[in-house]
This record gives sequence, C-alpha cells and structure tokens, in this order.
Amino acid sequence: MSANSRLTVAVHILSWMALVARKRADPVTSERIALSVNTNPVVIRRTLGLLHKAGLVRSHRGVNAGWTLAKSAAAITLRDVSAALEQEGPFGLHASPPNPGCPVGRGIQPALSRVYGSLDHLIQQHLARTTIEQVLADTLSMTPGSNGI
Amino acid sequence: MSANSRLTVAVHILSWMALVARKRADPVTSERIALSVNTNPVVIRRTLGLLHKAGLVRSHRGVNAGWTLAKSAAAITLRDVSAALEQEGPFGLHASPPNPGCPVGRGIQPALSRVYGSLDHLIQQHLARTTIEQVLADTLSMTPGSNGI
DNA sequence: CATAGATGTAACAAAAATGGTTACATCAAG
DNA sequence: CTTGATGTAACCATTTTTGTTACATCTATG
Repeated sequence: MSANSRLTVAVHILSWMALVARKRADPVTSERIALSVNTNPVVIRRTLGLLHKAGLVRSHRGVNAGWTLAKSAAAITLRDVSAALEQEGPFGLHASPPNPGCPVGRGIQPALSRVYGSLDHLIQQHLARTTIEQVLADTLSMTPGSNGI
Repeated sequence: MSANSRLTVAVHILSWMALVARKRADPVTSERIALSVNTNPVVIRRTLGLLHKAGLVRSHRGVNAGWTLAKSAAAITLRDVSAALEQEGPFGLHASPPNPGCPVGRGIQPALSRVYGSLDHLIQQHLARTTIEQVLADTLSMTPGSNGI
C-alpha cells in the first residue's frame, strides 16, 4: 500500500458509472462497481456517500436500487471529485508545534502555510482541467474493442 | 497528527541552519536543531541524513561535530528539499489492482498515472520557485526584533 | 401488505505509515 | 585516549487507511 487511493477509487467509480450509463439509465449497485474496482462494496458505498453529499451522484433505494450520475461525465471535473472527498493537502505542518521561543519556530508555520496554500490552489486548478469524460476516453483508448464489464 | 510533516521539518531545519550561519560558520548539532523543531534529535538526524545524501548539507564528526549547509540558503529551493526526501506524490493508485477483465479496470491506471504525473511536475515547478532564503525571510518578518534562538 | 434487494452506517479488524525513543558502534579533534 | 557528536538499527505508540461483518432502513413490485 502506498499513499491514499481515494481519489483514484472515486474517479474509477464515476468513470465506470459513466461507461455503463452510455447503454442503460438504470441505477448500478455498489456490488457491481466493487467488481470493477476490486474491493469491498462497503468501501464503494462509503465513497459514493461523499460523492452524494457533494451532489455528484444520486442514490436510489427499495427495489431496483443503486446509484446514478447526477451530472454528465463531461460536467464533473477531478476538482469536484477531490473536493467531495474532503481530503487534506499533501503537506502538513509540524506534528507537535515548534518552539515558540525561537524566531524560526515562531514564524515558520505561517510562512509554510502560505507556500502550501498556493500549492493547493495550483493543484485544484489543475484538477479542474480534467473531466471524468476525459479520463474515461483516455482509459478506453487502451482497449479499442471489447467492453466485457 | 495530520498528514506527513517531513517537508516542513526539513525546511525548518535548513532555515534554522541558515539563520545561525549568518553569525557563525561552526557546525550545529542535531540536538540544538531539535530544540527549535521541538522533537527528538534522532528525527532530525534522520532527515539530515537524506539532505546529506542529496548534497544539501555536510556532516562533521569527532570533536566539534555537527552539520553545516553545503550551499547558500539562496541556492536551495523547496524542490531540492522535496526531492531529497524521496517522497511519493499526493495521490496513489489502487491499493489492490483493479479488475483486468473490465475495460475501466484495465485502462484507468495508465490514464490516472498521466494525470498524477503532470500534477507532480506542476508541484515540482512551483516548489522550485521558493528558496530557503525566502522562507527564512518570510519567517523572520513575523518577529522583527529578537533572535533568542 | 409482505417481500426482496439494495442503501446507509456503525463497529471492528488488519495493515501500513508516521513520529518518537533507546541504544550503541563509529569517528576525529584535542 | 578521551570526549562529544554522528549514523543507524531496532523498537514502540499512535494514527491513518483499507477491508469486513452486521444490521436497520427504505421502496418498487408481486
């Protein structure tokens, strides 16, 4: 296991849903999605819950329940997905606060916060330039034919 | 504890060394640095070891041992520091590989690798624009007077 | 109206990463 | 040869991440 794979899993979920939606408008189940992602359905539902809270997907209950996209794949950017996951930025400050009796210990957190803040902004901007539709197109370009979901 | 604080600690170390180096060229010990960062000296030495391997600091042994900067603070960028730490990017791929029998499972890793790769490149570029000297200046701008290290 | 099949969520377990700590061999100036 | 620090291994505690079991809840449909 490396870093956190949440954005990857979320994008995978949405891309798969977008592919399926090309043929059927029916809701898809977390179990079916889990087969493609290769993990437990609850893991999928947890992520779908966050995407739901962010308004990217709709959930349907009762008989014929499951999930559908709330927007077209072209209208969902990776920034939307990343924001839905409520993750922290890549760099954190000190685990325990530095020595306030030292000028460096006193001033470095605000200084680094500015650096990390603009970095976050940059990352968001970049993620906003890619949509689920683009990821799906790029993904499918590997295997021209077949679509044995 | 939040995300990983390694870049923060490394930048703190180098900034503190740069501040001290303005007055004395003598090596500083990991114990003294640890007082400013507020952690264990071994944690500092671990990070200094990586910075040493990257050629950013020099280590001195025997009597009057310690560490000195190998370059001026203006010649060390946050990209240099980040690279020295050999960390992974912010986003990882799947924890366990996705279903290769599904077109999405098959193609999404290369697709996302491209996205993450260009994102990494962007982050590196941005980090390269800030030097330790700039961070130190920004850090000290908080407390104009005093320098009770 | 009962049922089937799914969501939604809590609770727990396993594994990995992170930060901290102790211990100690090694080195070189004095 | 002594001293004080590096360099590194080994270990522990805490947190994070992922996976799993269990179960209450909901609703189209027979």
